[in-house]
Parts: sequence; structure tokens; C-alpha cells
Amino acid sequence: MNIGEIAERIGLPAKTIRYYEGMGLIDPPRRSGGNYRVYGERDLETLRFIQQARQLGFPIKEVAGLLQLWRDHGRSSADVHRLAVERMRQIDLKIAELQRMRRTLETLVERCHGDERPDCPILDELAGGNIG
Amino acid sequence: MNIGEIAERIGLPAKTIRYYEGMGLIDPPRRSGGNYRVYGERDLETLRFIQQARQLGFPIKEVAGLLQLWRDHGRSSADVHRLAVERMRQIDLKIAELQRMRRTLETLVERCHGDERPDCPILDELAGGNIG
DNA sequence: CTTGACATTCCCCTTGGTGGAAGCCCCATC
DNA sequence: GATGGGGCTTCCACCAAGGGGAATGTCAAG
Repeated sequence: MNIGEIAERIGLPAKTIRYYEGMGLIDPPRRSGGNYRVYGERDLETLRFIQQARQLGFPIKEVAGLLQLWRDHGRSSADVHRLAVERMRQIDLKIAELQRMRRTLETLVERCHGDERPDCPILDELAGGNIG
Repeated sequence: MNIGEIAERIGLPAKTIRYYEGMGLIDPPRRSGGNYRVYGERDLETLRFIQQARQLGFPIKEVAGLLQLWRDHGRSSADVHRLAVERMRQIDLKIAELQRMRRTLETLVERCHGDERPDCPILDELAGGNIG
């Protein structure tokens, strides 16, 4: 299977697959006579794992850690658990930050009439210096 | 006022202030004899405006737009309103995405006992290929 | 006069890829 | 056998929003 085909099957750009290889997430596959990367079913599984982990927001380095744990049959599930809990915590922090922004914006937007007149509480508050 | 002082007063690293200058958000200030940047009270106001806008999640380019509107006394508040509403929409999208991740992670974390045993539903689902 | 704190410019690093150029490879068609 | 088109290769540059640090210059105090 060439990179185009595995990319198609997995739903990731070929470029991203090469990138993951460069980042050490997947082993360099063997090469064909014409120096093409040749993938097998195992690579497909690995890439799917990586894709899922990325979709859950794990950064590349943590995905590498998860892959190691995945392959290590002597792992303790506590290690995986820890990574997942920490990721959840990071996501919660981010959500909270965005919700703060959102609330402030909402207030400002409500107070701005948004017509052809120039006066605008949004700009006033931005200039004022202490919002929300 | 040197860059260190304005940085201190505003609560931004000096480096960030130089960066904003490079990005065209603030005009290059005049220089002292020793080639030091010299700021005045107006720069303080501008930087505060930028800081507030950044804290609301506006990207640099939109901050530039907001600054222009701020200075343009013939603006229509609708233009400002539009930018703010669009920013809110972007934030909502981001929040929704993070909440999807969060829910999935939560489910997985609950199902993983997280002890010294190796079996772990988190890894299983990552490998499985279709999560949440 | 020297020391220490501050300033300057410069370039590299981050994250997670994406875009594009220049150059092979492979297959089909003429 | 030549040619064309698509796929593949590597390499380099770019995005946001700065951060780190080197080499060098300036300023005020002791």
C-alpha cells in the first residue's frame, strides 16, 4: 500500500502521515524499489490510534506516550488513566477561559447598538482597560 | 518612558511590545539618543486596548482592524459589532469542540479502573477506531 | 572606571501541520 | 521509444503569537 492509499483509507493527508513519521509516531516503513513508502495493515492500525488520540486533543508527544503504553503489555492502566485525566483537566481550563471571553463579549455585543452611528461600548470598554 | 517601564505598567513582556510594533499594531515610537524606544501616555492607552482585545481572543489582525475603527471617528458601530459577533461565534465553535472531546474523555476515564493492571478501555477505544 | 541593569537587533524554537517547487517513478497510450 | 499525467520523493517556507538566548550597546551609581 502506497502513502496515497493509506492516506485515503484512514482519512488523513499523505503529508500528515509523513509528518507523523518525522515526529517519531510511526516507524519508517520499508521502501519499494522506486523509494516509495510501503505500508501494511499494522500501520493502518497505528495511524488510526494516532488519529483518535489527536481527535481527543492529545498533543503529539503524549500520543507517543500512549502508543508506547499501547504496545507495552506490562503497562499499568493507571498510567493511561493519568494521561487521560490530565488531558481532561487541560481541556477544562481551556473551556473555562473561552467561556470567560464569551461572557464578556456577549455583554459588550448586547450593549452595542450596531448601526451606522459611531458610538460603541465595545470600543469604549476595550479602551477603558478593565473588562469583565 | 522606556520599554521596560511601559511593559511593567501594562503587564506585558517588553518582547511582546516589540512584537506588536513589528506586526504594525503600534506605531514605532521615537528613539532616545541611545536608540532606546521612548513611549508616552498615548502608547499606554493603545497597548491597553490591544491587551484587552487579545484577552477577548481577537487575533492580531482583527485587533489591527479594531484599532483602526477605534481611531476612526466616522466609523459605524455596526462594523465593530460584526467583528465581536463573529469572534463570539468562533469561540462558540471552539467550546463545542472541546466539550465533545471532554465528554468522550470523561466516558473513557470512568471506564478505566486505573490501577496496576494492564487492561484499559481507553487504549482499546483509541485502537478501536470509532470513538464518541 | 567599572559594574550591573536595562536596552538593542538577530535568529532559532515552539505546535501541528500545509503549500509549493524541483525532481523521480510508474503506467498507459501513441 | 517517446510522451504525458499522476503519484511519490525531499526540502524549504509559512501560519499564530510570541519565548529564549546571544552578542552588543547604553545608562546610572558607586
